[in-house]
Amino acid sequence: MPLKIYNTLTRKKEEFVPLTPNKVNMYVCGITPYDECHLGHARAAVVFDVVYRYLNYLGFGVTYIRNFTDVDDKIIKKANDTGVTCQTVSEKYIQSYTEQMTRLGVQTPTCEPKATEHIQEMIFHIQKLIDRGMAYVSGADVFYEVRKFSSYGKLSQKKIDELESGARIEVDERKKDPLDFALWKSAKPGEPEWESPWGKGRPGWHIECSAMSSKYLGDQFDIHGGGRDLSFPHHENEIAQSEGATGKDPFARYWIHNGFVNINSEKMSKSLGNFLSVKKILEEWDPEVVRYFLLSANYGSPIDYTPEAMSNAQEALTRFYEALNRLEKTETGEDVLPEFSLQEILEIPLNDDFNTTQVIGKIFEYVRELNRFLDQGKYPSESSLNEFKASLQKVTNVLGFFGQDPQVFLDIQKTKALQSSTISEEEIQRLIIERREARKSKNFKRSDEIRDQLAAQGIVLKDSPDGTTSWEVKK
RNA sequence: GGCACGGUGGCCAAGUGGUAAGGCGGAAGUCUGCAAAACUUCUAUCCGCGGGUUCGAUUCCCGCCCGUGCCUCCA
Repeated sequence: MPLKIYNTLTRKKEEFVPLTPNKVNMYVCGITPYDECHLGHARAAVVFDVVYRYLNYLGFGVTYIRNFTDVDDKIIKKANDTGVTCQTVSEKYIQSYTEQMTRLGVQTPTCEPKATEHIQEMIFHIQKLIDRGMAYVSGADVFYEVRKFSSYGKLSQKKIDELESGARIEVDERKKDPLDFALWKSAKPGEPEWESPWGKGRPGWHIECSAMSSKYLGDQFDIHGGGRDLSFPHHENEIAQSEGATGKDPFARYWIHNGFVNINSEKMSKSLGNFLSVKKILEEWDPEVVRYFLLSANYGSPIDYTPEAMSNAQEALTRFYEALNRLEKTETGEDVLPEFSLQEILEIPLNDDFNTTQVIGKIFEYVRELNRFLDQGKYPSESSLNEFKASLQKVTNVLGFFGQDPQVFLDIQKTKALQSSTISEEEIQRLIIERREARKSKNFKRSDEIRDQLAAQGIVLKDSPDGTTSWEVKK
């Protein structure tokens, strides 16, 4: 049963066949580091992290490149506004991005090249485009001549003439056509600059991805990913640059685009000012909850960020860990656990265009079976328990969640919830002991009083058959 | 205006040419001194609206309405 991927280029789900058997080359557009990354950036990173992990699970040798575009208008602006160098700005946010992604369980790609470290490759690429007549020099600037690339618009399904009539493109005297875009920008005061055959200047946006992808993955490779908002113009221009320079088509065989994270049904973005940084969100929510949330809908659809959705994710994870905790605590015996089929739970759903939502659904179906098993007073055999754990571990390795020690997860949630409560853990313990005595002497009036009192403060008690009482925080 | 994507129960969200996963929530029951948790049952005669194709469509086609995105920096 083959892996199928929805290819933006063809707008169809296609069977995935790599260029070289057993090997996958994948390039994903990373960030422009000029500010704290927000949930939208995290979604892209997490989505492609799962793609990467799953391809590895399937046994492919994956070379995964995710770049940093560390030369850009916004970085320059930030640097000038704050009186530091561009490098200071980009390094600061690259570091922060790396930290947040690590917390979210995002694995480090094979290589994370920086644009500024590939200026020579870009210059070489631009020269190639000029030599092939796809680009022209205008003063000390170099532009890509869009009309020379006949299939321009094939990814975003736009037609050049329709784009022209869009009339939102500013007129630039130096361009032959308003749609032409800059490959090389001449030096201006207060901007970083490099030597080039066309004079001092800096690369335009887009060319870094063409140059770096070909350097690390070759002129043609398997998967190219990024957020949906990059499909035009960024990816369209990348295609034009790469195919225009090599004459090889297609540049990337499968294009995968992840959907946005919305807030109030609107795209979360810097320009709209409605973004929430990952840093901020992680102050409030467990990284696993965030990751679960990001993967709980299919990667291509938009997801709406709301506190309710986050708490929903947390509740779901709690349900999962409660069941797992019961299993951990139970004694072993002779009964065989319900079958946990990796094929059914993981592979069939993920082979269908990385359907993580369905994997989660299957996991919860299993949770019910597991609880049923334990409710029936059965004791799992050592071997079936080990088998289950090994399989679950594989799911965890691909999804990047469901892998914590259940007791640890539950305790962390409790501690966190307690922070915003008025009652202390000691006080709860004291009341539990008092209630135990009351219950022993069948003073149910007092015991119920204590429970109600705690309940009023959001603490819910759970009496177990052996006489002990545990508690949890309910919002 | 052009192009793209989407409209599934109270909310979130999968999915399929043959009759609707899962999570949250709600109702009843089992368990419990009573609860909580768990389990069981129930909670969309129906998948935006109107046509069409078909033995049969939520799933395919056409039209319409609504939402979002891209067309300018953007994951």
